[in-house]
Amino acid sequence: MNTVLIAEDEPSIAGLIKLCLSQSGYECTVAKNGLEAADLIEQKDFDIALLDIMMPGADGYELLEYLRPTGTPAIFITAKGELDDRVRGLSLGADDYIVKPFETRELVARVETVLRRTGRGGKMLYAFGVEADTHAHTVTKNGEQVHLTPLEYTLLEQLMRSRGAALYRDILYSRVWGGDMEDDTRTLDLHIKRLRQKLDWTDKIITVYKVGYMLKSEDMP
Amino acid sequence: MNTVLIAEDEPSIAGLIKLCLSQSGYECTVAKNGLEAADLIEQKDFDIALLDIMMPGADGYELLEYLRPTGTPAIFITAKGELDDRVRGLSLGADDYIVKPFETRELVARVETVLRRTGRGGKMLYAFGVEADTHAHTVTKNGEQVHLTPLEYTLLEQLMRSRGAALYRDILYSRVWGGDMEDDTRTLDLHIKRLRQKLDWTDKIITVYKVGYMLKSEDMP
DNA sequence: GTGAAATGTATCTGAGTTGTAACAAAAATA
DNA sequence: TATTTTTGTTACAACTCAGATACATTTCAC
Repeated sequence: MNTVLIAEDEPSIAGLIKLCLSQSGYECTVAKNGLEAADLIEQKDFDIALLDIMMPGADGYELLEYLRPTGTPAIFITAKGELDDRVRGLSLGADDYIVKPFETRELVARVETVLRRTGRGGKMLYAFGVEADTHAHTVTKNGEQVHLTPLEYTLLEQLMRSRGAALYRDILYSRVWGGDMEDDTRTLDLHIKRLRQKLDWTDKIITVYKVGYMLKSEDMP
Repeated sequence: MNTVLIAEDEPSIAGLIKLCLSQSGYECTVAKNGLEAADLIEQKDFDIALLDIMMPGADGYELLEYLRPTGTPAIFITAKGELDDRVRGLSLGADDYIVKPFETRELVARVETVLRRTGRGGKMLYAFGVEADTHAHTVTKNGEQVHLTPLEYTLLEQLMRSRGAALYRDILYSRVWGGDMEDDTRTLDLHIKRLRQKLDWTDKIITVYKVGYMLKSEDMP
Protein backbone atom coordinates (compact mmCIF):
# COMPACT_ATOMS: atom_id res chain seq x y z
CA MET A 1 0.00 0.00 0.00
CA ASN A 2 1.40 3.39 -0.93
CA THR A 3 1.83 6.00 1.75
CA VAL A 4 0.82 9.61 1.33
CA LEU A 5 1.79 12.64 3.38
CA ILE A 6 -0.86 15.33 3.35
CA ALA A 7 0.42 18.72 4.49
CA GLU A 8 -2.63 20.94 4.73
CA ASP A 9 -3.58 23.33 7.52
CA GLU A 10 -7.26 23.51 6.73
CA PRO A 11 -8.76 20.51 8.55
CA SER A 12 -11.77 20.16 6.29
CA ILE A 13 -9.66 19.97 3.16
CA ALA A 14 -7.16 17.67 4.82
CA GLY A 15 -9.98 15.43 5.94
CA LEU A 16 -11.49 15.31 2.49
CA ILE A 17 -8.21 14.41 0.85
CA LYS A 18 -7.48 11.80 3.45
CA LEU A 19 -10.91 10.31 3.03
CA CYS A 20 -10.86 9.87 -0.68
CA LEU A 21 -7.28 8.67 -0.84
CA SER A 22 -7.85 6.21 1.97
CA GLN A 23 -10.78 4.83 0.09
CA SER A 24 -8.58 4.37 -2.92
CA GLY A 25 -6.24 2.25 -0.89
CA TYR A 26 -3.61 4.74 0.18
CA GLU A 27 -2.30 5.07 3.69
CA CYS A 28 -2.55 8.73 4.65
CA THR A 29 -0.88 10.82 7.30
CA VAL A 30 -1.92 14.40 7.83
CA ALA A 31 0.37 17.22 8.97
CA LYS A 32 -1.41 20.34 10.19
CA ASN A 33 1.44 22.69 9.41
CA GLY A 34 4.81 22.90 7.80
CA LEU A 35 6.85 22.00 10.85
CA GLU A 36 4.85 18.91 11.54
CA ALA A 37 5.24 17.91 7.93
CA ALA A 38 8.99 18.42 8.09
CA ASP A 39 9.19 16.19 11.15
CA LEU A 40 7.20 13.46 9.50
CA ILE A 41 9.29 13.60 6.38
CA GLU A 42 12.41 12.97 8.39
CA GLN A 43 10.81 10.15 10.28
CA LYS A 44 9.14 8.18 7.61
CA ASP A 45 9.61 7.55 3.96
CA PHE A 46 6.46 8.47 2.10
CA ASP A 47 5.73 7.46 -1.45
CA ILE A 48 4.31 10.85 -2.29
CA ALA A 49 3.51 14.15 -0.58
CA LEU A 50 0.61 16.53 -1.15
CA LEU A 51 1.65 20.00 -0.05
CA ASP A 52 -0.49 23.02 0.51
CA ILE A 53 1.60 25.95 -0.60
CA MET A 54 0.36 28.46 1.95
CA MET A 55 0.86 27.06 5.42
CA PRO A 56 2.05 28.26 8.79
CA GLY A 57 5.42 26.98 9.93
CA ALA A 58 6.97 26.09 6.65
CA ASP A 59 5.38 26.58 3.26
CA GLY A 60 5.29 24.11 0.45
CA TYR A 61 8.44 25.43 -1.16
CA GLU A 62 10.44 24.87 1.99
CA LEU A 63 9.05 21.41 2.36
CA LEU A 64 10.22 20.59 -1.13
CA GLU A 65 13.73 21.11 0.15
CA TYR A 66 13.12 18.54 2.82
CA LEU A 67 11.73 16.12 0.32
CA ARG A 68 14.45 16.49 -2.28
CA PRO A 69 17.07 14.34 -0.53
CA THR A 70 14.54 11.55 -0.03
CA GLY A 71 13.44 11.63 -3.64
CA THR A 72 9.79 11.69 -2.64
CA PRO A 73 7.62 13.18 -5.38
CA ALA A 74 5.27 16.01 -4.45
CA ILE A 75 2.05 17.55 -5.67
CA PHE A 76 1.23 21.14 -4.79
CA ILE A 77 -2.22 22.09 -3.64
CA THR A 78 -3.17 25.67 -4.22
CA ALA A 79 -6.23 27.88 -3.93
CA LYS A 80 -7.43 29.47 -7.11
CA GLY A 81 -6.27 32.95 -6.14
CA GLU A 82 -2.82 31.79 -5.28
CA LEU A 83 -2.27 30.56 -8.78
CA ASP A 84 0.20 33.32 -9.48
CA ASP A 85 3.44 33.43 -11.37
CA ARG A 86 5.32 31.75 -8.57
CA VAL A 87 3.09 28.78 -8.89
CA ARG A 88 2.99 28.78 -12.65
CA GLY A 89 6.70 28.65 -12.87
CA LEU A 90 6.69 25.65 -10.69
CA SER A 91 9.25 23.81 -12.63
CA LEU A 92 10.84 24.42 -9.23
CA GLY A 93 10.47 20.86 -8.28
CA ALA A 94 6.93 19.72 -7.75
CA ASP A 95 5.68 16.93 -9.96
CA ASP A 96 2.21 18.32 -10.41
CA TYR A 97 -0.23 20.73 -8.88
CA ILE A 98 -3.92 20.77 -8.12
CA VAL A 99 -6.16 23.80 -7.75
CA LYS A 100 -8.73 24.01 -4.98
CA PRO A 101 -11.56 23.29 -5.24
CA PHE A 102 -10.88 20.03 -7.00
CA GLU A 103 -12.72 16.92 -7.99
CA THR A 104 -11.83 14.00 -5.76
CA ARG A 105 -11.57 11.80 -8.81
CA GLU A 106 -9.08 14.12 -10.33
CA LEU A 107 -7.04 14.13 -7.17
CA VAL A 108 -6.81 10.37 -7.09
CA ALA A 109 -5.99 10.23 -10.76
CA ARG A 110 -3.16 12.71 -10.42
CA VAL A 111 -1.69 10.94 -7.44
CA GLU A 112 -1.74 7.71 -9.39
CA THR A 113 -0.17 9.31 -12.41
CA VAL A 114 2.68 10.83 -10.45
CA LEU A 115 3.29 7.59 -8.61
CA ARG A 116 3.43 5.67 -11.83
CA ARG A 117 5.64 8.24 -13.54
CA THR A 118 8.12 8.23 -10.70
CA GLY A 119 8.18 4.49 -10.60
CA ARG A 120 6.76 4.20 -7.12
CA GLY A 121 3.37 2.89 -7.94
CA GLY A 122 4.51 0.01 -10.05
CA LYS A 123 4.53 -3.20 -8.12
CA MET A 124 3.78 -6.76 -8.89
CA LEU A 125 1.15 -8.62 -6.98
CA TYR A 126 1.01 -12.41 -6.89
CA ALA A 127 -1.59 -14.91 -5.85
CA PHE A 128 -2.27 -18.49 -6.90
CA GLY A 129 -0.31 -18.29 -10.12
CA VAL A 130 -1.84 -14.96 -11.01
CA GLU A 131 0.45 -12.01 -11.48
CA ALA A 132 -0.85 -8.46 -11.59
CA ASP A 133 1.31 -5.66 -12.89
CA THR A 134 0.06 -2.56 -11.12
CA HIS A 135 2.07 -0.42 -13.48
CA ALA A 136 0.80 -1.76 -16.73
CA HIS A 137 -2.54 -2.96 -15.36
CA THR A 138 -2.05 -6.32 -16.96
CA VAL A 139 -2.64 -9.75 -15.56
CA THR A 140 -1.21 -13.14 -16.33
CA LYS A 141 -2.11 -16.55 -15.05
CA ASN A 142 0.59 -19.21 -15.19
CA GLY A 143 2.43 -17.03 -17.62
CA GLU A 144 -0.46 -16.58 -19.99
CA GLN A 145 -2.04 -13.23 -20.47
CA VAL A 146 -5.57 -12.86 -19.13
CA HIS A 147 -7.63 -10.04 -20.47
CA LEU A 148 -9.41 -8.09 -17.76
CA THR A 149 -11.51 -5.02 -18.26
CA PRO A 150 -10.42 -1.92 -16.31
CA LEU A 151 -13.04 -2.43 -13.63
CA GLU A 152 -12.22 -6.07 -13.27
CA TYR A 153 -8.59 -5.18 -12.92
CA THR A 154 -9.19 -2.62 -10.20
CA LEU A 155 -11.36 -5.03 -8.34
CA LEU A 156 -8.71 -7.70 -8.55
CA GLU A 157 -6.02 -5.32 -7.36
CA GLN A 158 -8.03 -4.39 -4.30
CA LEU A 159 -8.60 -8.01 -3.43
CA MET A 160 -4.95 -8.83 -3.90
CA ARG A 161 -3.83 -5.91 -1.78
CA SER A 162 -5.96 -7.13 1.11
CA ARG A 163 -5.05 -10.75 0.75
CA GLY A 164 -6.52 -12.88 3.51
CA ALA A 165 -8.79 -10.21 4.86
CA ALA A 166 -12.46 -9.78 4.13
CA LEU A 167 -13.33 -6.55 2.40
CA TYR A 168 -16.70 -5.10 3.18
CA ARG A 169 -18.97 -4.75 0.20
CA ASP A 170 -19.38 -1.03 0.59
CA ILE A 171 -15.68 -0.42 1.07
CA LEU A 172 -14.82 -2.55 -1.90
CA TYR A 173 -17.43 -0.79 -3.94
CA SER A 174 -16.26 2.66 -3.01
CA ARG A 175 -12.67 1.76 -3.75
CA VAL A 176 -13.46 0.46 -7.18
CA TRP A 177 -16.34 2.66 -8.24
CA GLY A 178 -15.50 5.63 -6.08
CA GLY A 179 -18.87 6.43 -4.60
CA ASP A 180 -21.44 5.11 -2.24
CA MET A 181 -23.09 1.89 -3.16
CA GLU A 182 -26.73 2.10 -4.09
CA ASP A 183 -28.99 0.13 -1.89
CA ASP A 184 -29.86 -3.00 -3.71
CA THR A 185 -27.80 -3.56 -6.78
CA ARG A 186 -25.98 -6.60 -8.03
CA THR A 187 -23.18 -4.75 -9.76
CA LEU A 188 -20.45 -5.81 -7.41
CA ASP A 189 -21.55 -9.43 -7.39
CA LEU A 190 -21.65 -9.46 -11.13
CA HIS A 191 -18.09 -8.28 -11.47
CA ILE A 192 -16.92 -10.70 -8.84
CA LYS A 193 -18.54 -13.42 -10.83
CA ARG A 194 -16.78 -12.31 -13.99
CA LEU A 195 -13.44 -12.21 -12.19
CA ARG A 196 -13.97 -15.67 -10.78
CA GLN A 197 -14.79 -16.90 -14.23
CA LYS A 198 -11.87 -15.37 -16.06
CA LEU A 199 -9.30 -16.47 -13.49
CA ASP A 200 -10.97 -19.74 -12.65
CA TRP A 201 -11.00 -18.60 -9.06
CA THR A 202 -14.36 -19.82 -7.86
CA ASP A 203 -12.83 -21.16 -4.70
CA LYS A 204 -10.16 -18.52 -4.27
CA ILE A 205 -12.41 -15.51 -3.99
CA ILE A 206 -14.53 -16.27 -0.98
CA THR A 207 -17.82 -14.62 -0.26
CA VAL A 208 -18.07 -13.73 3.37
CA TYR A 209 -21.75 -13.76 3.96
CA LYS A 210 -23.16 -10.40 5.01
CA VAL A 211 -19.71 -8.89 4.94
CA GLY A 212 -18.16 -8.95 1.53
CA TYR A 213 -15.46 -10.78 -0.37
CA MET A 214 -12.01 -12.03 0.43
CA LEU A 215 -9.12 -13.40 -1.53
CA LYS A 216 -7.77 -16.44 0.24
CA SER A 217 -4.21 -16.33 1.40
CA GLU A 218 -1.92 -19.14 0.36
CA ASP A 219 -2.09 -20.86 3.74
CA MET A 220 -5.82 -20.89 4.13
CA PRO A 221 -7.60 -24.20 3.79
CA MET B 1 3.25 -5.79 10.57
CA ASN B 2 2.19 -4.19 13.81
CA THR B 3 2.43 -0.45 14.24
CA VAL B 4 3.83 1.20 17.33
CA LEU B 5 3.50 4.76 18.50
CA ILE B 6 6.44 5.89 20.60
CA ALA B 7 5.75 9.04 22.61
CA GLU B 8 9.03 10.03 24.20
CA ASP B 9 10.63 13.46 24.39
CA GLU B 10 14.16 12.30 24.97
CA PRO B 11 15.56 11.65 21.48
CA SER B 12 18.19 9.16 22.55
CA ILE B 13 15.67 6.96 24.30
CA ALA B 14 13.17 7.32 21.49
CA GLY B 15 15.84 6.35 19.01
CA LEU B 16 16.85 3.33 21.00
CA ILE B 17 13.30 2.09 21.32
CA LYS B 18 12.62 2.66 17.67
CA LEU B 19 15.75 0.83 16.71
CA CYS B 20 15.15 -2.32 18.65
CA LEU B 21 11.47 -2.52 17.84
CA SER B 22 12.12 -1.94 14.16
CA GLN B 23 14.55 -4.79 14.20
CA SER B 24 11.90 -6.98 15.70
CA GLY B 25 9.59 -6.22 12.84
CA TYR B 26 7.49 -3.39 14.16
CA GLU B 27 6.66 -0.22 12.29
CA CYS B 28 7.47 2.70 14.57
CA THR B 29 6.41 6.31 14.60
CA VAL B 30 7.94 8.70 17.10
CA ALA B 31 6.16 11.66 18.69
CA LYS B 32 8.42 14.17 20.38
CA ASN B 33 5.82 15.46 22.80
CA GLY B 34 2.32 14.89 24.06
CA LEU B 35 0.55 17.08 21.54
CA GLU B 36 2.22 15.45 18.61
CA ALA B 37 1.29 12.08 20.01
CA ALA B 38 -2.32 13.13 20.44
CA ASP B 39 -2.45 14.24 16.83
CA LEU B 40 -1.02 10.99 15.59
CA ILE B 41 -3.43 8.97 17.68
CA GLU B 42 -6.37 10.70 16.10
CA GLN B 43 -4.97 10.21 12.67
CA LYS B 44 -3.85 6.68 12.64
CA ASP B 45 -4.82 3.52 14.37
CA PHE B 46 -1.80 2.09 16.08
CA ASP B 47 -1.64 -1.42 17.41
CA ILE B 48 0.09 -0.30 20.58
CA ALA B 49 1.47 2.87 22.14
CA LEU B 50 4.53 3.35 24.31
CA LEU B 51 4.06 6.46 26.43
CA ASP B 52 6.59 8.33 28.45
CA ILE B 53 4.73 9.56 31.50
CA MET B 54 6.58 12.84 31.90
CA MET B 55 6.37 14.79 28.69
CA PRO B 56 5.81 18.36 27.61
CA GLY B 57 2.47 19.09 25.99
CA ALA B 58 0.38 16.25 27.27
CA ASP B 59 1.58 13.59 29.67
CA GLY B 60 1.04 9.90 29.46
CA TYR B 61 -2.11 9.98 31.54
CA GLU B 62 -3.77 12.43 29.21
CA LEU B 63 -2.76 10.42 26.21
CA LEU B 64 -4.42 7.39 27.72
CA GLU B 65 -7.69 9.26 27.42
CA TYR B 66 -7.08 9.73 23.73
CA LEU B 67 -6.28 6.08 23.32
CA ARG B 68 -9.22 4.70 25.23
CA PRO B 69 -11.87 5.19 22.57
CA THR B 70 -9.65 3.55 19.97
CA GLY B 71 -8.99 0.57 22.19
CA THR B 72 -5.27 0.84 21.59
CA PRO B 73 -3.28 -0.76 24.41
CA ALA B 74 -0.52 1.26 26.02
CA ILE B 75 2.68 0.67 27.91
CA PHE B 76 4.02 3.36 30.23
CA ILE B 77 7.67 4.23 30.21
CA THR B 78 8.98 5.80 33.38
CA ALA B 79 12.30 6.82 34.87
CA LYS B 80 13.33 5.13 38.08
CA GLY B 81 12.78 8.22 40.20
CA GLU B 82 9.29 8.76 38.84
CA LEU B 83 8.21 5.40 40.05
CA ASP B 84 6.09 7.03 42.71
CA ASP B 85 2.66 6.29 44.01
CA ARG B 86 0.98 7.67 40.94
CA VAL B 87 2.82 5.22 38.81
CA ARG B 88 2.46 2.33 41.18
CA GLY B 89 -1.26 2.70 41.30
CA LEU B 90 -1.39 2.61 37.57
CA SER B 91 -4.13 0.15 37.37
CA LEU B 92 -5.52 3.37 35.86
CA GLY B 93 -5.52 1.95 32.40
CA ALA B 94 -2.13 1.14 31.00
CA ASP B 95 -1.50 -2.47 30.08
CA ASP B 96 2.02 -2.57 31.43
CA TYR B 97 4.93 -0.34 32.37
CA ILE B 98 8.65 -0.35 31.90
CA VAL B 99 11.24 1.37 34.03
CA LYS B 100 14.14 3.24 32.47
CA PRO B 101 16.83 2.14 32.02
CA PHE B 102 15.61 -1.10 30.57
CA GLU B 103 16.93 -4.06 28.70
CA THR B 104 15.95 -3.96 25.06
CA ARG B 105 15.06 -7.62 25.23
CA GLU B 106 12.65 -6.94 27.99
CA LEU B 107 11.05 -4.12 26.03
CA VAL B 108 10.38 -6.30 23.02
CA ALA B 109 9.09 -9.10 25.19
CA ARG B 110 6.62 -6.83 26.93
CA VAL B 111 5.36 -5.34 23.71
CA GLU B 112 4.78 -8.79 22.35
CA THR B 113 3.00 -9.90 25.47
CA VAL B 114 0.64 -6.94 25.46
CA LEU B 115 -0.07 -7.35 21.77
CA ARG B 116 -0.91 -10.96 22.19
CA ARG B 117 -2.97 -10.36 25.29
CA THR B 118 -5.01 -7.70 23.57
CA GLY B 119 -5.49 -9.84 20.50
CA ARG B 120 -3.62 -7.52 18.16
CA GLY B 121 -0.66 -9.66 17.35
CA GLY B 122 -1.71 -10.54 13.86
CA LYS B 123 -5.32 -9.88 14.71
CA MET B 124 -5.93 -13.37 16.00
CA LEU B 125 -7.95 -14.23 19.05
CA TYR B 126 -7.44 -17.48 20.90
CA ALA B 127 -9.38 -19.37 23.52
CA PHE B 128 -9.61 -23.04 24.40
CA GLY B 129 -8.31 -24.26 21.08
CA VAL B 130 -10.50 -21.86 19.18
CA GLU B 131 -8.83 -19.36 16.91
CA ALA B 132 -10.69 -16.38 15.49
CA ASP B 133 -9.20 -14.48 12.57
CA THR B 134 -10.62 -11.01 12.88
CA HIS B 135 -9.45 -10.15 9.38
CA ALA B 136 -10.95 -13.04 7.57
CA HIS B 137 -13.90 -13.46 9.93
CA THR B 138 -13.16 -17.13 10.15
CA VAL B 139 -12.93 -19.48 13.10
CA THR B 140 -11.11 -22.72 13.62
CA LYS B 141 -11.19 -25.17 16.47
CA ASN B 142 -8.14 -27.37 16.89
CA GLY B 143 -7.15 -26.47 13.39
CA GLU B 144 -10.46 -27.38 11.81
CA GLN B 145 -12.64 -24.79 10.26
CA VAL B 146 -15.90 -24.07 12.09
CA HIS B 147 -18.61 -22.35 10.16
CA LEU B 148 -20.24 -19.50 12.05
CA THR B 149 -22.92 -17.19 10.77
CA PRO B 150 -22.09 -13.47 10.81
CA LEU B 151 -24.02 -12.85 14.00
CA GLU B 152 -22.49 -15.81 15.71
CA TYR B 153 -19.07 -14.63 14.73
CA THR B 154 -19.58 -11.13 16.05
CA LEU B 155 -20.93 -12.48 19.27
CA LEU B 156 -17.94 -14.75 19.65
CA GLU B 157 -15.55 -11.93 18.94
CA GLN B 158 -17.10 -9.81 21.65
CA LEU B 159 -16.86 -12.59 24.16
CA MET B 160 -13.27 -13.32 23.24
CA ARG B 161 -12.27 -9.69 23.45
CA SER B 162 -13.67 -9.48 26.95
CA ARG B 163 -12.26 -12.78 28.07
CA GLY B 164 -12.85 -13.46 31.74
CA ALA B 165 -15.26 -10.62 32.27
CA ALA B 166 -19.01 -10.86 32.40
CA LEU B 167 -20.77 -8.87 29.71
CA TYR B 168 -24.18 -7.48 30.54
CA ARG B 169 -26.91 -8.77 28.32
CA ASP B 170 -27.88 -5.35 27.07
CA ILE B 171 -24.31 -4.33 26.37
CA LEU B 172 -23.60 -7.53 24.54
CA TYR B 173 -26.80 -7.12 22.61
CA SER B 174 -26.07 -3.56 21.61
CA ARG B 175 -22.57 -4.47 20.52
CA VAL B 176 -23.72 -7.29 18.31
CA TRP B 177 -27.09 -6.07 17.12
CA GLY B 178 -26.36 -2.39 17.41
CA GLY B 179 -29.51 -1.24 19.13
CA ASP B 180 -31.38 -1.48 22.36
CA MET B 181 -32.63 -4.84 23.39
CA GLU B 182 -36.36 -5.37 23.33
CA ASP B 183 -37.93 -6.23 26.62
CA ASP B 184 -38.53 -9.92 26.60
CA THR B 185 -36.96 -11.72 23.74
CA ARG B 186 -34.86 -14.83 23.64
CA THR B 187 -32.74 -13.78 20.70
CA LEU B 188 -29.49 -13.38 22.58
CA ASP B 189 -29.92 -16.63 24.48
CA LEU B 190 -30.64 -18.43 21.27
CA HIS B 191 -27.45 -17.29 19.63
CA ILE B 192 -25.43 -18.08 22.72
CA LYS B 193 -26.87 -21.55 22.55
CA ARG B 194 -25.87 -21.91 18.94
CA LEU B 195 -22.36 -20.75 19.69
CA ARG B 196 -22.05 -23.18 22.57
CA GLN B 197 -23.22 -25.94 20.31
CA LYS B 198 -20.98 -25.24 17.37
CA LEU B 199 -17.87 -24.82 19.47
CA ASP B 200 -18.78 -27.42 22.04
CA TRP B 201 -18.39 -24.72 24.64
CA THR B 202 -21.25 -25.46 27.00
CA ASP B 203 -18.99 -25.03 29.99
CA LYS B 204 -16.78 -22.31 28.52
CA ILE B 205 -19.43 -19.68 27.98
CA ILE B 206 -20.82 -19.11 31.43
CA THR B 207 -24.17 -17.56 32.12
CA VAL B 208 -23.98 -15.09 34.92
CA TYR B 209 -27.44 -15.07 36.36
CA LYS B 210 -29.19 -11.71 36.12
CA VAL B 211 -26.14 -10.20 34.46
CA GLY B 212 -25.20 -11.79 31.19
CA TYR B 213 -22.55 -14.05 29.75
CA MET B 214 -18.85 -14.54 30.17
CA LEU B 215 -16.17 -16.46 28.36
CA LYS B 216 -13.99 -18.22 30.89
CA SER B 217 -10.35 -17.32 30.92
CA GLU B 218 -7.84 -20.12 30.67
CA ASP B 219 -7.05 -20.09 34.38
CA MET B 220 -10.60 -20.24 35.65
CA PRO B 221 -11.73 -23.51 37.14
C1' DG C 1 -22.87 5.97 -37.52
C1' DT C 2 -21.76 1.05 -36.65
C1' DG C 3 -20.35 -2.67 -34.09
C1' DA C 4 -17.91 -4.64 -30.41
C1' DA C 5 -16.67 -4.37 -25.83
C1' DA C 6 -17.65 -2.89 -21.33
C1' DT C 7 -20.72 -1.91 -17.79
C1' DG C 8 -25.15 -1.60 -15.43
C1' DT C 9 -30.08 -3.00 -14.34
C1' DA C 10 -33.94 -5.90 -13.44
C1' DT C 11 -35.69 -9.91 -11.84
C1' DC C 12 -35.81 -14.51 -10.21
C1' DT C 13 -34.19 -18.23 -7.31
C1' DG C 14 -32.45 -21.07 -3.76
C1' DA C 15 -29.72 -21.39 0.08
C1' DG C 16 -28.74 -19.84 4.39
C1' DT C 17 -29.73 -16.88 8.24
C1' DT C 18 -32.46 -15.03 11.82
C1' DG C 19 -36.18 -13.98 15.06
C1' DT C 20 -40.61 -15.38 17.21
C1' DA C 21 -43.58 -17.94 19.82
C1' DA C 22 -44.42 -21.39 22.91
C1' DC C 23 -42.93 -24.13 26.23
C1' DA C 24 -39.37 -26.48 29.43
C1' DA C 25 -35.86 -26.10 32.76
C1' DA C 26 -33.24 -23.86 36.19
C1' DA C 27 -32.34 -20.47 39.69
C1' DA C 28 -33.60 -17.30 43.05
C1' DT C 29 -37.07 -15.82 46.43
C1' DA C 30 -40.41 -16.34 49.82
C1' DT D 1 -41.98 -26.37 48.95
C1' DA D 2 -44.42 -23.20 46.13
C1' DT D 3 -43.91 -19.23 43.36
C1' DT D 4 -41.74 -16.05 40.50
C1' DT D 5 -38.17 -14.77 37.67
C1' DT D 6 -34.76 -15.80 34.56
C1' DT D 7 -32.63 -18.64 31.14
C1' DG D 8 -32.57 -22.74 27.78
C1' DT D 9 -34.69 -25.27 23.92
C1' DT D 10 -37.27 -26.39 19.86
C1' DA D 11 -39.53 -25.86 15.61
C1' DC D 12 -40.85 -23.09 12.19
C1' DA D 13 -41.93 -19.11 9.39
C1' DA D 14 -40.10 -14.97 7.48
C1' DC D 15 -36.61 -12.89 5.70
C1' DT D 16 -32.21 -11.52 3.69
C1' DC D 17 -28.58 -12.23 0.80
C1' DA D 18 -25.71 -13.55 -3.04
C1' DG D 19 -25.72 -16.18 -7.54
C1' DA D 20 -27.50 -16.44 -12.07
C1' DT D 21 -29.46 -14.92 -16.35
C1' DA D 22 -31.01 -11.96 -19.73
C1' DC D 23 -31.14 -7.82 -21.45
C1' DA D 24 -30.44 -2.57 -21.55
C1' DT D 25 -27.26 0.99 -21.79
C1' DT D 26 -22.96 3.22 -22.33
C1' DT D 27 -18.37 3.75 -24.24
C1' DC D 28 -14.99 3.61 -27.57
C1' DA D 29 -12.52 2.68 -31.85
C1' DC D 30 -13.01 2.66 -36.43
